Amino acid sequence: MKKVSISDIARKAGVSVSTVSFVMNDKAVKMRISREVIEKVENVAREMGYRPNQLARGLRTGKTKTIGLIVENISNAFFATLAKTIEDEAKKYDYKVVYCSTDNDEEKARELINMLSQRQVDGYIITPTQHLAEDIRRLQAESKPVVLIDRYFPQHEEIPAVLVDNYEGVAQGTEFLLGKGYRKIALVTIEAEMAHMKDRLRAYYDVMARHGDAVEERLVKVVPYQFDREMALKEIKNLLSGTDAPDAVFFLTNYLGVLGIEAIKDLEIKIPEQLAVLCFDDNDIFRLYNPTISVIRQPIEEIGQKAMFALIERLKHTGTGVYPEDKPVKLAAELIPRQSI
Amino acid sequence: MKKVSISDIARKAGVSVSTVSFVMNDKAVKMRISREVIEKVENVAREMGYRPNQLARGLRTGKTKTIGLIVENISNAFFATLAKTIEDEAKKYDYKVVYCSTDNDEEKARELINMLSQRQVDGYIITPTQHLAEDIRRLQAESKPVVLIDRYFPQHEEIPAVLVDNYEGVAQGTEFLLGKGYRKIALVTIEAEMAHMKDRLRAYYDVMARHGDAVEERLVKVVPYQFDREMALKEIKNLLSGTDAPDAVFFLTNYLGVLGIEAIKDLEIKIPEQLAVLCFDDNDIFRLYNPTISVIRQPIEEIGQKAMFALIERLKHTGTGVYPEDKPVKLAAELIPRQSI
DNA sequence: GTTCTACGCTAAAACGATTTAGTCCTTATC
DNA sequence: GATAAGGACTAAATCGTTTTAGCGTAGAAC
Repeated sequence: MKKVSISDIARKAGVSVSTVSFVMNDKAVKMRISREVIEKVENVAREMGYRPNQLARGLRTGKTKTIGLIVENISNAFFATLAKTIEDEAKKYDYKVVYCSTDNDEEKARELINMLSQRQVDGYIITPTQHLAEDIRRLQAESKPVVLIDRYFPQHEEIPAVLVDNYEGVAQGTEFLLGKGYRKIALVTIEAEMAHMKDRLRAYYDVMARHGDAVEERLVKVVPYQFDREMALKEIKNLLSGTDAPDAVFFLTNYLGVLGIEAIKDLEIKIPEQLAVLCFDDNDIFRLYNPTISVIRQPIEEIGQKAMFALIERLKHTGTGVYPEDKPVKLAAELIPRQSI
Repeated sequence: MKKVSISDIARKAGVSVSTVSFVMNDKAVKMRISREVIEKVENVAREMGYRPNQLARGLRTGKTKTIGLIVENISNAFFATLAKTIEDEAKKYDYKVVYCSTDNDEEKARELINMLSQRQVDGYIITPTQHLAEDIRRLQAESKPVVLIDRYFPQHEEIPAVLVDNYEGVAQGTEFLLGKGYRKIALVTIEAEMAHMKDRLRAYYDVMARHGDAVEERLVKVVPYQFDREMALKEIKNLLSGTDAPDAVFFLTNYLGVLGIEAIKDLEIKIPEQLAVLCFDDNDIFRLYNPTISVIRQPIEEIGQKAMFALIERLKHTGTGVYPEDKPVKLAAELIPRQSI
């Protein structure tokens, strides 16, 4: 049993394909198709279970009503929530989203852009990796709208982006720890190749300096980009134990925090008596852990909504020459104090 | 700047589109295109950055090299891992996967099938909801291969499925608890509308009966299908507290377990001294929680691989009339004892 | 009686690929 | 010297839609 096409409907209803097309696209009235014919066609289409072929439609119209979403890793809670929000938001505007993960691999990101481009998505929401600016400019040159999320290229103001204010978030967290009287504040971060991570790191240094506490470099642990789980665990344990151990630790990402919890658990360090813990970006585990872990919460839903809105605006305006303002948008983070401080 | 099409390449290279097509599809030799022309075309294509339009290609060939993956909820750890495995596996066979979540909603599932069907995916891997068998039969009638995962329709042996042996898994877990001397074993499950959950529940009853322990119905908590978080939390707390509280609890799903942990934490019940805890299906939280929580682990990777393999087999054989055997496949679960018992 | 307009619909081109059936040269065969 | 047999390509149909231009008829206008 083959799929039914528009011409099957036309044949069975005794009309032309054009007529069927008009009826199916609610253009029947505009094209002054008669009541009877409209009903006839609708009935036949329903009976035969007609579903228009989106490939053909997309080929003809140049629009697929699909947007491509590229995130770092869809199984990470942060990106999963973001993806969900974006999908829900897209649905409101009658767009479908197809998502994929880069695993933070530059080459893979490029491949994904290519794949989505070949599949003719109408627009892109991308969590970029390093060195992706050129590829994104190329999409823009093909007049495909792109909005970045979570990360941005400071030197490319013409690429719109929606992200949390990383600098403010970490500054706020560091101030909070200092305010609570902690002095030896350790920091665990990932190799900062992109601006958003550099902003986070810079905030820590700035705040510490502002309080007259020069940062002790031994307290800053930079985990390499593509890290080995066991290796990283060992390094964090190293940082947190020993004679002159820190009295607080600030993890700059979600998964580093989870790793940190594991390290602290293995070392049997008491939170918060021996060590205060703060993490950038929330996670189910932090809410449930015993004790609960304080976090800097990113406004995930807001990021998703704003990004989608920005994209839709651009989608509406493609070809009109009228463009919404670009420039990255930074949203406020929120400190959520829990038992770990 | 518009996208370059095959005819742009043809024009620039001074050959016909057919020739370009042959070269791009490695059929040049078979079509005895000369060395020089091949190189010429390849160079022009590279220079102009030609990427074939997959819509056009799919329309013409009837194959999109895409498979549709429908899961319950992509932000759930179990499905996220499954999706990742399936995606990796698909890549080996040169297929792309587009995934979407039903949120366990029958209507949404149907819509998703429709959407994927309109987009002409070549095959489906589906975590079905109730009453979806007919819709799936319809796909099969259109000779689109389908493989179910995680769930199945016992009354439809002609729909292939790959899942864990739910009955064996829960039986093993219950035996284990009994073997450790626990007698008042509570059970928390979700309203069992589909076979896989019925199997789990039945295993518990069977094993209890086999040991001569008739199940006390007050120890079995069935959380309604679309549950309210706070409500469910309260009910679980009810079950676990009071004068004649259970000495062990078995959560039949991942997210019920997480909810349970939260309840137990709120009640300040000591694990495992006051209450032993076991959960069907693993989760990061269980590995990290203090104490660590014992689980029945599903062989997620194996499910993904076997499902993908089964689908590929069917994809290869579509139209040949030769079909691989159907019938659901059940894989062994593994008990992972941790501190909670 | 011819020309207009409106009505209700259809023909055909177009989107960008793939693929079948040629076409037009050479060169080989008898 | 006519025919056959490659060799190296190309023309055109096709996939399933959308959309523009147009066609035939009927009644209105002059």
